[in-house]
Formats: sequence, C-alpha cells, structure tokens
Amino acid sequence: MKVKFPTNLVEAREFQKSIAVKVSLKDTVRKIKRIGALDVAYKGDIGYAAGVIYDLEEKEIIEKQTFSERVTSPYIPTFLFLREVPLFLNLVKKFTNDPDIVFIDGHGIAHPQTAGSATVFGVLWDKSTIGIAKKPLRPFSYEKTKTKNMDRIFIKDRLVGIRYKVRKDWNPIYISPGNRVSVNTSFEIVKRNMTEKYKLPYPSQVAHAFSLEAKSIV
DNA sequence: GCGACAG
DNA sequence: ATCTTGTCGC
Repeated sequence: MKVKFPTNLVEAREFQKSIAVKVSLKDTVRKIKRIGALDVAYKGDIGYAAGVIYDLEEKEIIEKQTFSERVTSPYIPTFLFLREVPLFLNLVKKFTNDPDIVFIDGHGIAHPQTAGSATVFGVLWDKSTIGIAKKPLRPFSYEKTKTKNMDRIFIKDRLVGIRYKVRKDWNPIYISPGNRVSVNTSFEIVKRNMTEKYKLPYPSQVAHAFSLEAKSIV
C-alpha cells in the first residue's frame, strides 16, 4: 500500500483524521497463535526499532528483528506516530512469520484524534493491533468497573480503552484497541499475557529489552 | 489566556 | 524516550 506520509503538523492532523475513519473495532481475529510486539529505543536521533513474535502454543519467541533509521520528527504529544510508525512499517517487512495481532507501545484509539501510533500503524498495515501505554493522553475520564483494578477510559463519552492496575503498588497501564479488535478483547489478550515481574505483557517486555540491546550493541 | 500531553 | 547517584525495598 502506498501512503504519502505527512511532512508537517497540519498534514499530520489531516492524516490522523483520515486514519480515524478507517479504524475497525470488530474482533476479526478468530484464534490467536502468534502475538507480535514492537518497541523503539533511541540514541541521539537514531531510532532502533525492535520486533518480536511470540508463539502461544510453543510458548516461546520464534522471531526477532530490528530496523534502525535516523528519526527527524521531534516528539510532540499526540504526534508520536510521526516518529515511530515509519520505523514499524520497515521493521515488519522483515518478519517471516505473520502475527495475528501486534502489541505497540503507546496508545491506540485512546487518543484525542482516535489515532494513536497503534491505530495509525494498524490501519496502514491492515492488521489487528493493541496500544499499551504507561501514561494517559489528555483529555480523558474514567468509569469504575466491577473489577477493582480496571477502569474504563472515556474520551468525549466514548469508550476507548481500559486502565489496568497490574499490581497494587504499581502505576497502571493504559490499554486501547489499535485496529481490528474491540476494547474488551484488547484487555483480555493483554491480561492473558502478563507475567509476575513486569507491568507490561511478556511480548512487550521482550521487545523493549531487545530494542535497548539493539541500541547498545551498535 | 496558559497549561496539560504516549515515546 | 534519555540523561544519571544514591537509595529504598523485596
């Protein structure tokens, strides 16, 4: 798919609007066998993107890939996709295994324009993606659920994700659909892949560690 | 009007 | 995200 990537913030906002109308929150994935996870580490203006694919049946990481490139867009809240999505699109070209769904560090639809990194990437690649962030993006509001450690995240009266407090004394994580998955399923999949020691799901942990490794072993 | 604001 | 010392806690 050919895409003319935005070159300034005005174009970027229009781009996000065009992405937002293409988002699907339907659960298209029947059975999840492989989960992908992507993350980026930086050294100066070089971004080191790392991706892993976790096989749920084998219970192991079956593939790891990296892609690094100079990143010129500065970090501006709500415009993170300008920095990371180009790296992700190049990185996933290297995958020989096709993931059923992909975890992305950052927000999906829990974003002012309904178009966080996980959503932009998910729509462009036409893949199921889930955004997992450590901090919320304003404006937002919460609504309690029956479960004590999870709250619904709302943006302008629209359910956009789940705030999940993995451990009582840990800061919560913010889970939202990127594309082709519902809010509830996003939460269930992430919850099902947690480990005891970290607040991020296993595939994300490995992707994060791998990006740091890729950054330092240069 | 100013400030808050993923990684 | 990254830059960084000591320090608190399991």
